[in-house]
Amino acid sequence: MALNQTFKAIADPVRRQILEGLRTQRQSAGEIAAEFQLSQATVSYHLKLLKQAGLVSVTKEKNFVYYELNASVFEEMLAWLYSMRQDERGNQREK
Amino acid sequence: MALNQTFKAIADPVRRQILEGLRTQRQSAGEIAAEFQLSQATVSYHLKLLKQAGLVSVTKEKNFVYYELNASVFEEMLAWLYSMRQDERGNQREK
DNA sequence: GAACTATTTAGAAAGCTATCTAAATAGTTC
DNA sequence: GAACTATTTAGATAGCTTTCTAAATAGTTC
Repeated sequence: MALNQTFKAIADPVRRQILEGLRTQRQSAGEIAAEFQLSQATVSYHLKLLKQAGLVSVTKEKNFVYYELNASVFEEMLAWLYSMRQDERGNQREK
Repeated sequence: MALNQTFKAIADPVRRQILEGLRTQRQSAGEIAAEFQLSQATVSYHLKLLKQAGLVSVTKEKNFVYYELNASVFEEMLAWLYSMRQDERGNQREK
C-alpha cells in the first residue's frame, strides 16, 4: 500500500509546487531547483521523495536528469477522495 | 491558503482511517478511539487536526462530542488533483 | 453536590522531516 | 585525461509530529 507514501509526498508545499511546474513540460533537476530559494541538495531530496512515491519519472540525457509527471499515480488519490465525497448524502443524525 | 493544512491532515494513516469511519455516520470521540490501539488522548489530538483542517465538524450532546465528515473541504483537494491529471496529454518531449 | 462519564489539555520523549554545507559521482568536452 | 557541468549523497542540525501518562475540564445523574 503505497498510498500513504503518495499522500505524504503531496503534503509538502515545495513538492506540490514542483509537480505544478511539471504539469506542462518536463524539467531538469537544475531548472526545478532554480525556482526555489533552497539549495540544490534540498530540491534533490524532494525529487527523490516524489520519485519514490511514483509521482514523477526520470530520464537521463547528457549530464541532465529530466523529471516528468507520472499522472497515473494521482488516480489512486483521486479515487480515495472520491469515495469520501460520495457518501455525504443523508448522514443520518437521529436528532 | 488552508489547502496545505488539509493535505497534511490526510497524510496520516490514522486520520484517513478516522475519516473513513465517518463516511456513513457520525461518531463520538470515544467510539472513534475504540477503533484504534492508541490512547484516547492521542486520538483526540488527531481529531483536533482534522477539525482545524475543516475536514470534520463537531457537535456536543450530553457529555459526548460527535464528529462528522465535512465533505465540502475534500473538493479543494479534488480540484488540485484534477488539475494535475488534466495536463498529462501530449507532454512534449522533443526527442 | 458527590460521584461518575467523556473528552481535552499539558508536559515530556522518541522519531521523523526539511534544510544546510561539503564532498562524491558521473557524464561531457576539448 | 583534465577541467568543467549537473546532480546526488553524507552527515549534521533544528524543528515538527506522534505518542504516552497524568491531570484538568465539563457535563450528567442521583
